[in-house]
Amino acid sequence: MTSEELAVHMHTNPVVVRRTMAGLRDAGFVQSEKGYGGGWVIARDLGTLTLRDIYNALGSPEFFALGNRTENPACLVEQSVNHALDSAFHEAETLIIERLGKVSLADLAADFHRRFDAYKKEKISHDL
Amino acid sequence: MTSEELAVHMHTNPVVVRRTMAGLRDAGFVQSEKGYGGGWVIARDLGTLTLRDIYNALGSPEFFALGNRTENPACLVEQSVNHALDSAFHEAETLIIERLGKVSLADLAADFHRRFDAYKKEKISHDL
DNA sequence: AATCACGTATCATATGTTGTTACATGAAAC
DNA sequence: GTTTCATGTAACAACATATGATACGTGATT
Repeated sequence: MTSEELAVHMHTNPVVVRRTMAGLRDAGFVQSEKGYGGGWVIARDLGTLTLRDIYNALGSPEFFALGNRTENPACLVEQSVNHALDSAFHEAETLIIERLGKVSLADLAADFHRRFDAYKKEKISHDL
Repeated sequence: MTSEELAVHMHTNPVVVRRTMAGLRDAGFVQSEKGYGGGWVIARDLGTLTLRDIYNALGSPEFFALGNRTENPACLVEQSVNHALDSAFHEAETLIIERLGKVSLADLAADFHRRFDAYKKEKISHDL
């Protein structure tokens, strides 16, 4: 698919698609071709590619909106709060990342197709 | 203390302090007095007041920067991803909130004083 | 050559948070 | 009573981040 096609499906813009896909390309998960007939193709087996891989390829962004703002604050109060909550945030993050590692793109594809079949069925019965 | 004094300690601005403190006041954790000699006083026992109470009083803001953006998306792909990760995010959030409930302000105060004593000690030995 | 599509720098827009100003309300001091 | 002090809150400004858009370069196909 081209960035343009992907952008339409995601209701966004080809450049935004390319920005994100760049991470996946650098990780070798997809390949891109320039020129006529170019675009993006998947380059890895979906059964062994997990959301954790995607997450890492996209730069492992912060999960938490709250939490330790400063790593080594001079403020002693801030130090106390950080110390009290550090392990909790760490455990929560580990939990999520491990879960990401258990979801393969093949899993998602299968679930999507179930939903899509159900959608088609419902649509047909609605049209009758 | 006055909002002005608190603002200096937190390197921010009195109005910002009042905005945040308003949540704690509405929850009855602090009281404020106007006029000469006014300001903020703690109105609850620090031993039974936890970070979870504070978190709720402040409006239970979102913990996660990532995660389900849309609650019931029309997009089937988005539905699949949400379904695969919903429980993980839920468990992670529960873990953190439970941990917040185990940290009382008295705990934080005790930890702070330990740090403060250590700081004073170090400072004195440095000055000798 | 002309067209197509990615790669990427640069700028514009939108959004949310934080900081600031302004003014009203109420309380103590003189 | 009026002056000073401090909160309460609305309204506006400043800032940061994310997203969208434009422009132009590179390489590939027709």
